[in-house]
Amino acid sequence: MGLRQATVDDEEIDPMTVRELTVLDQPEVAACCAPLSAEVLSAPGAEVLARQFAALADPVRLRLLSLLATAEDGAVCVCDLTEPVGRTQGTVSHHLRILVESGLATSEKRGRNVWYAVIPAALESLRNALAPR
Amino acid sequence: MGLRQATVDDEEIDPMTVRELTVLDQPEVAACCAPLSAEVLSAPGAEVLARQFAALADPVRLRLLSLLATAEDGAVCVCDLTEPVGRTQGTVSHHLRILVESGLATSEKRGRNVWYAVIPAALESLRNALAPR
DNA sequence: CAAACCCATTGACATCTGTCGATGATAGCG
DNA sequence: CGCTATCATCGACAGATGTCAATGGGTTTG
Repeated sequence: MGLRQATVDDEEIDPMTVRELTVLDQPEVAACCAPLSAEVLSAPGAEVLARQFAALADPVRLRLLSLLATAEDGAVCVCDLTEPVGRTQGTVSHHLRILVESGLATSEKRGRNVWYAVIPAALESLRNALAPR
Repeated sequence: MGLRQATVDDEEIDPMTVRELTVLDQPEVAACCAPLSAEVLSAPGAEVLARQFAALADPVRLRLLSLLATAEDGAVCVCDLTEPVGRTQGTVSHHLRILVESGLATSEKRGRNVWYAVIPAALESLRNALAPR
């Protein structure tokens, strides 16, 4: 089916409301592996899972993720994230990049801002990996 | 209830089947924080959570955890873990140590072996942190 | 168009981390 | 009581990681 084709079905679209979806987003995210307790995790599966958990293995990224997840409209621009976590803009950008590359968040450029949002399904996938037998 | 008393419910107990539980195990594990999506994670909370996820951020540790979780009797000795993960005994011991220190597993010395087991409640706690809003 | 704003990227650096080989500490065995 | 088995710890080392200051690329505004 493919990622949503963006809201491009009505009149002329304001170029700043169109997101140039970073085409390579949630690639191999969706439910990577069976629960750890269900069957012995394969070596390749372990690599994928480890990458995802590694994205959660940093306090700043966890707070960023929490800020995104609790946002009213579900998305937050970088400018509103740099202060709450007390890090340089460059550092915040670095962490957000990791969240996106690990498939836990999406980035969407609107005007001169970039809005980030969590991918609920990705978190659910990780929850599944930790599910009891 | 307490961990299964091992198969020692008959005749006199062999002193080497008695576990000298490493008393200081799952300390500040049980449910550290509210779900990421519920409220903004505090800085201290983020530190604690990050440590736990860091323990899951390595392929070898994930496989070790999986081996423990899928074990018949719920526990495995180091000698049976070193081969499946293809690492040195010292390295495996190192990883197991991290799992225990992060509160995800327990170690129990029986005779000249040490048996490791997962703490299901710890995994459940992490699942809770990832729970949707 | 120039200035201001927002964000990503780069270079540098200190710290952390995974791994191995070697050694040390106990417990069981002959 | 020595020998062996099992596991933890140590030292060393290469590679990954988090952080910042500085720079660069676009976008909006005056």
